[in-house]
Amino acid sequence: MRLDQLGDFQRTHRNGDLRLDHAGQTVRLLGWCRRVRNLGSLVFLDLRDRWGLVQLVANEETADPALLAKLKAVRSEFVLAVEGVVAERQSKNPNMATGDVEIRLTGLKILNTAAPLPFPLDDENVGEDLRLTYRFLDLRREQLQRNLRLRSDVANLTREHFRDLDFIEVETPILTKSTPEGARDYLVPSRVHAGQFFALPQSPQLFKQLLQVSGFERYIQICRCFRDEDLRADRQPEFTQVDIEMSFVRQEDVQGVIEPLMVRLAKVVGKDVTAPFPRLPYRDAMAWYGSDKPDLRCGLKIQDATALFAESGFNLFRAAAESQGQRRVRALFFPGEAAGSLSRKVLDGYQEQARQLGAGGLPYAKWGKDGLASSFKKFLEPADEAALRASLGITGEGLAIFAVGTDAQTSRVLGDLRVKVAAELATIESDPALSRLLMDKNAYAFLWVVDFPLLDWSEEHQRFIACHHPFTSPHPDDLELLETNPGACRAVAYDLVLNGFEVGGGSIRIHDAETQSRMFRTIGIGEAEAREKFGFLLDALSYGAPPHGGLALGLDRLVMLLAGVDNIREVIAFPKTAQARCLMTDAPNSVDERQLRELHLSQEAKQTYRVGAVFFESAEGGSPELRGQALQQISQLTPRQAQGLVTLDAQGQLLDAQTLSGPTFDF
RNA sequence: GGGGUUGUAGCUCAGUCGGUUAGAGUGCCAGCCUGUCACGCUGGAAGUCGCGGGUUCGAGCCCCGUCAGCCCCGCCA
Repeated sequence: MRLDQLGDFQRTHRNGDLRLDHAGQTVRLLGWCRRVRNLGSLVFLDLRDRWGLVQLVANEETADPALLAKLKAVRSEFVLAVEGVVAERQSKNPNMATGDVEIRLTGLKILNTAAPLPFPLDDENVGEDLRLTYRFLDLRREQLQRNLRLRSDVANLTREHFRDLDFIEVETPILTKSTPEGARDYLVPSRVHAGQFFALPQSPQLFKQLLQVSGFERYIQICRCFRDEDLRADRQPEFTQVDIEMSFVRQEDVQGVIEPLMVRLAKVVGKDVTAPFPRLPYRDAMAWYGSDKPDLRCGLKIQDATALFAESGFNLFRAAAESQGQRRVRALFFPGEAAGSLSRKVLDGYQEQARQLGAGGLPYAKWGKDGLASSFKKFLEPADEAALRASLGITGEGLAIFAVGTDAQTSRVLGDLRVKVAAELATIESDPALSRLLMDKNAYAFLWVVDFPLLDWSEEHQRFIACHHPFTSPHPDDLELLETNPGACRAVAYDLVLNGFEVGGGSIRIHDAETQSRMFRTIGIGEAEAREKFGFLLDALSYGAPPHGGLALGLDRLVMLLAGVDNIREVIAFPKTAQARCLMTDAPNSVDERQLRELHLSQEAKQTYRVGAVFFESAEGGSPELRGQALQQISQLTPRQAQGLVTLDAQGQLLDAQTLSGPTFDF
């Protein structure tokens, strides 16, 4: 098809803005054809641009035959420039913002054609792999346009907020230094320095601290961060943080600049949130909600029921009661008729979920229309039942579920089921007040979880590791514990939680070199290693570092919650799959041998393979073809048993071969 | 690294107990159609049943392996 040129054509209006007031005006519009409805001698076409949709029309009586023929040739997603007169419609469409008017075409330019799309743009139910492969088409959809627009608004409001508070935006390096602790780094090989690597930042943590030493006092950056770990629905390998740091502040000061921003952002999506947000010590969060990021849209709390079963005939529970506090019986009660009348099948489903969370089972007691039903009913004498109800504060119908074990085990089971079960019950509970108690779906439940432990014992590493990061200040009251009882030392660290998601986290930092050295020592980083890895930080702290602290918000996650979607990919223009792949560009992919050589990742002329056992390995890593040739070479040289080194050049020619001593293997 | 789940026409899916030529809706193509807006009507084209192997007289269906998407655990200072 012959295409028309845009020339000096300019739009006079946005498609979505046209109203009855414009009737009679000649307008010029641009956009994509959403759909053509060809009725023969009457043709309708919906034209879409970023701002909306308007109907174009032409018919045999009034339109030029050539124009009508051209219009009939238009297919979905063709790119058009049109001229026409705004007119009131004969038959209006109340479902459309521009439904009272239509454009009677006087001119039509086809700026580009479009092949039939691989998937329909108006179907919500298209496979995500297909959407990601054709992300540029996926992004034409209204939902994603809306999400990315919201994201842009959030970023702009955030910049405005911190600018008003006199923060300075500073950019920090993307090519930086790999540091121990934390997530796996994405590495970038250095061409200039053979065998050495940059790391992409997991966060600009140290740089923003150094900017405080430099005297900026208030820093902000909206920056990309990278972590090479396995992904989840709310996690991407590269993600965006709103990163802030302030000097001469306490925890409350940092929280004080974040809260009004959250209030403002919530308002963007029509939610009223009141600050200050609740502060919940980590210990209470775990005790009441079984989570360090509790979803407070659910008002239910976990209760301790250990003492009730000290004399019980139910061995599982009594054993916990006799365990001197090592193990406990914890309970969660869901009030209401809906909970009291849950079917056996549903309860079995919960039991299965509990098992997946590591529990042996899920003991329950349910009070419904027919009285008590319980998995341990034979151990519940009427007096025990009454004591149980009194202890858990139960008055009416409902369901109590129990977990037995260590605090960590029971928290995991009950913390998870608390939200899942409550959400399900809230949809079927007929009492609206009770339904809201179970799960207030419309709420934005912000809170701060504070007083995190500073350190956590790692079985894997057989040492303490920092819960937050190793620059977090110990709680001033717990400083002495650093040497005597590190596990009990609290941190001045705080997480911002929204609806069960961690949307931000921060801390007051260590600002003197001596405390920082003590911290490194406690987590097993020796003097020499600390010098090598963090020498610049220790230096900086020794030149008049002010007390400082800050916080980082997860922008993607925050926008995801504001947009009301349950997947972070829905708020990222070009996200990666759960396997950290880009289906559109096919990244990551292999690169030229030449590039590898330049980066010293592949040796130029020769490759040496250690050959033996079942297979062979190469220190340099080579092509499968070369390895196959290496295997052949060694088997010809040593027909019976051997292991050795074979060196080949790039063409697979034998340069050197030698047998190694030690145990030998059959080829 | 582990567990679960999905993979059949461009798309969304059905496909019974292993048995004839693998179906539907939608999209696409063609014709008709003056008030549509998920336009309608008629007709047509369209398949590596993810890939590889196996069992069987016979496999979309059963078995083994593998790849990819999604969810979860581990992991994510």
